[in-house]
Order: sequence, then structure tokens, then C-alpha cells
Amino acid sequence: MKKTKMLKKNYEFKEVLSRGKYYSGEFIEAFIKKTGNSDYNFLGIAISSKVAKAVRRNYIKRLIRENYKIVEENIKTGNKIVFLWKKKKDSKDASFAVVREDMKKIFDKADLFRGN
RNA sequence: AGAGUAAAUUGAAUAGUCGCUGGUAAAUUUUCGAAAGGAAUUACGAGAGGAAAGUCCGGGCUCCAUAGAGCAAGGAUGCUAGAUAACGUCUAGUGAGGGUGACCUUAAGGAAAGUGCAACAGAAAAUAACCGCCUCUGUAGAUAAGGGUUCCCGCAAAGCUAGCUUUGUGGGAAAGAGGAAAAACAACGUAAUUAUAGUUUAAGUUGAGCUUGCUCAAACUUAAAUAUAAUGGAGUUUGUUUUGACGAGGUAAGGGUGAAAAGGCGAGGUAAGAGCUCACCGCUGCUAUGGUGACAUGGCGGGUCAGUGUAAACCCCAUCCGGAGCAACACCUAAUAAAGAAGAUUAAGCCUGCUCGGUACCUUCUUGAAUUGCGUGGCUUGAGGUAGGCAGUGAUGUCUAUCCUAGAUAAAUGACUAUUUUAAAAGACAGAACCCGGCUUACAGAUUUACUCUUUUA
RNA sequence: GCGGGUAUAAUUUAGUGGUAGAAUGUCAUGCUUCCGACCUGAUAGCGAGGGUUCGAUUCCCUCUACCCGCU
Repeated sequence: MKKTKMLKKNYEFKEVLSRGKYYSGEFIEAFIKKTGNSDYNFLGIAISSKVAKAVRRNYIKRLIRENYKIVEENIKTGNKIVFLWKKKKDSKDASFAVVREDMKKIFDKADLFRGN
């Protein structure tokens, strides 16, 4: 099993957020951009400092990353994905189950599930 | 038992499965990359806090020259002694304030170096003197206003004769008045009321006489007039006494204000007063004793005791401070382009302003290009932790033994399951980012130690 | 992470130790057949908590929110 690739540079984030397609769940939003044929997906997570303080923000990041790992093998490759937390939603509602359902919805809409 | 005060500790535990970060060891692999370098596999053991937060102080470290000297400017601190690498921190004390108490709070130098400010109110807000209080001299006599009387007009109430009266009240006019018209006392004393006395007049009752409808008498009744007394008390009448507008001084007792009023309070004293004098208290100078010192206690003296508050107003005094910050800085690697202007000597520029001092062969300015990297170091052995001994009231220091305990860079601790503790189960505040010492702020619950007050029982 | 700045009415802003002013807005009244414009009046404020001071929007400290710069 391979390590997940992360987006790191600021210009990479800007590319995805400005040119990618927008999908949204109840609590999570996602921008997805196709980059042609490669064997990897790039993941990025961004949560603004207005949502919550540092502990809560880290907790949300972990939830998203953990869920992504579970789903990762069933997803088509060659995409850059950036997840955002909706600003209006209270950060205290975040939990593992909520994030899992939202992520399913988003990938269904984007037709990224492999095979099925 | 209840109510508190201070200090300290803790900030769920255990097991399993999957996953993350870096460390050590071993070899192997790599078509990851231009390179520097990185990645993957296996095993072992490690992996967020008391505040990691705020970034409010101080220090290490790095660069600016090695961070220098003096002056100016700016900033910080401000009772004493000590601790410390240093501090605006801490400890032990002193003074002041609060609490019944355990205990708590305290930016606490200088207002007599100078400048400024103190709204409103108040006589006056800082070289106090407006009213008041007191003394003295002279006695010249202005204006205005007011009270009372009379008249006129308006309003209100009461009465009845229903348009007049009375009472109260407001306004206006007239006459007349002083040197003190003011106050006190005495005299005089109008109107009105009451009482008494006799007289006069009128009417009535009774009796007598006779002329029978007139006269007389006494007493009485009523009414009117008069006199006396009392009440009343207009008055610009009379007399006596007191006070004294203005002027010249004395004084700071008292004066509604204000946050603050010129030491407090009592007695003496005085024309009135006053630290004017005295006792006590406060303030202050000198001095003795105790203490390292802040200061405390005592003694002797000081009455222009000379001055309100404000310095977290300017300021003065004392002490301290060069600047920037790990996105500092160093190294490796890729790519690359220069052009124009100025300066040439003990000299531009730089070292924050000035002077000194230092630095040198290229430097400075303008325009333009470029500024790459899942790069490396800095990076965690340190003013370190734990336990014990010794010194010290304590902060702390020192000695011995022992331990190595995160080092990321879109950034690591999560997900699921079971059990335990618990009334209830993770649900408080909260995520290291170069490292330390503090301060400040946030915080569910639990525990321990010492002490205080109240009540009850023995 | 480091450094710097701001906060006054619903909005834009003055002010500075003595109790906060203007414009726009909102509401009411007048004018008009009605609306607008205009006239008159009202309305609502110093980010929060402590301290210094007789008195703080202003001076000092702490906190909160917002904004800007530096790979």
C-alpha cells in the first residue's frame, strides 16, 4: 500500500481552487481537478482559522485524512482533490460518521468510484 | 458540622486491530531526481501542555565590524535587603490600606528646581479676604423703594334686600413724611367693644292726687346721648435708650458650595479674634538606642507648622538599555544578463543623530533580469529532569547518585472494539514550531497539607 | 511563526482630562392632489474589564475583535 501524496505549495492550491470543479456535501466541500494520466491522487486539506481554534482544526484534518485512506483504493487516479470545511457549520458537529457520509456523496457525484 | 484562607498535586487507566512522525540496527531495492539528496521493506523502543495560548518582559543563540567611547534624543524601571545568567520576576522585610480572623492588596522617589491644570458650584481653588464680627472719628443729610390711611379698578368667598354689603387678595392713583424712617421702653392715645355710674331725653309699667285725663313721685324696664374705667393699640405724636449708611483700621471664630478650604480638638485669652498662650494628637529639626537597611522606639527642641491636590501632566533625580530576528543565519544544487550615472582621497559610504574611533579597493545609486528545490544544517545534553544530603527564615545555592525524555515543515497521537474506575465516561481550557526564566489570561472535576472563624458535644 | 496597526450613532467621520459634535440614515409633523425636494422636531454612540485621578472617550495595564506586512 502506498503513501498518500499531499499537495504542499500555495500555487498548487490556487490552481485547484480556481480551475477545479466544485462539489459539496452537508459539512464538507471539495474541489477536484483532473491532471491527466498518472498513478497518484494528490490530497489537500484547508481549514480557515475562522472556523475554530487549532485543536479543533487538527481534529477535522485527521478525520478527513482517515476517511480518505479508507476510500483511497477504490478511486480513479489522476486527480487533485482539495477538501474544505464549510464556514457556516459549527465545528463541534464534526465526527467520523458525518465525514464518511459526505465523502461518499461527493465521490458519487464526481463519478470517481472505480469499476462500480 | 458549617463557612473560609493559603500552598501544592492531578488534568482517566488497560488491552487488541488498522494507520501516522522521526530515531537506532541490518541488509536489499529504486525508470524518485539535473544534482544536492530522497523514498520503500523488516525489527526494536519513543512520540504535546499546565498553561504548549497571549507575545507582555528578560536572557541564550545568529547576523549587522569584534558591538567600541562620549554627548544628545528616545524608552523602561522607581520603599529596603537579598536571589538570579537576566528581568518589569521571585523571596524576606518596612510603611500605608482592607478583613472578626487565617490572610490579602499596594507603579510606594521628588510638589521647598521650574512650568501647567483644578469644569460647575462657591466669598475664595492658592502671595485668600467678599459677607460677617470688632474698634475708632465726624454727625453733613441725597435718591429710590417700602409700611399705614383714603379713593378707583379687577378677582375670589360669604350673606341677603339680587345688585348691593362685608371679608380676603392683586394692581393703580393721591395726600403727606425723616435723618437714621430701624429696634426697645415709657407717655399721649383715634375707631371699635365691654363694664359701671349717675344725669338728660323719649316710651312703657306701678302708685298717689284730683280737675278723670291730666299732673306728680319713686323704683324699675327699654332705647338714645354723655361721663369714667378696662380691653384695644393706627400713628410720619412726645420723651429716653440702643444700633449706625459712608470712611479709617483690626481679625481669620463663622459663612448653605465643593473631591479638596489654609493643622485637629479643648481650655485660657481678647474690643472681636487668632498657635496669641497652654495640654493632648498630628507635622517637623536635631539626637540616642536597636536594625545591613527601609524604618521603629525614646529624648530635647520648633508656632511664617513655609504654603491644597495632581508627576499612570510636562518635568527633576537615581539606575538600566546598540539594532534586527530561526521566515535570523550558514551550506549545497539548478538557472542567469546586463545597461546607465557618480566618486578616486586618508576618502564617499557603512557602524540609527553629532563628535571621536573603526572599516578599504572597489563602492554607491537608478533601471532591468532572476529568486529553483516533497534540499541540508541551525534542531535539541540543557542556566535539563528525578531522588537524597548540606547551607540559608526563604527565593536559591552546592554536593552525590541516576536518567536522556518530540523535533515536524500543508505540519505527526487518529479510527474502531472491549474492560475498569465513576452518580454520570471523556465531555474542561486547549496543539510544541530555535531554546530557556518569568508574567498575564482560559480551565470540568478530583485529591492532599497547614491554618482561621462560628456553633454543638465531651 | 515573527513584526506592526485600528476600534466613537445603523453608516462616514470630528474631538480630546470637565461629562460628545457634524453629515447621511430612520421616525414623526408641516408643505403638496400624491411622491420627491424642502421646513421643524425626535432618535440612537466612545470594543470589554480593572487601575491612577475629585472626575477618564482621552493617561496606564490586561483581554477581545478586525486589518496589514514578512517564505
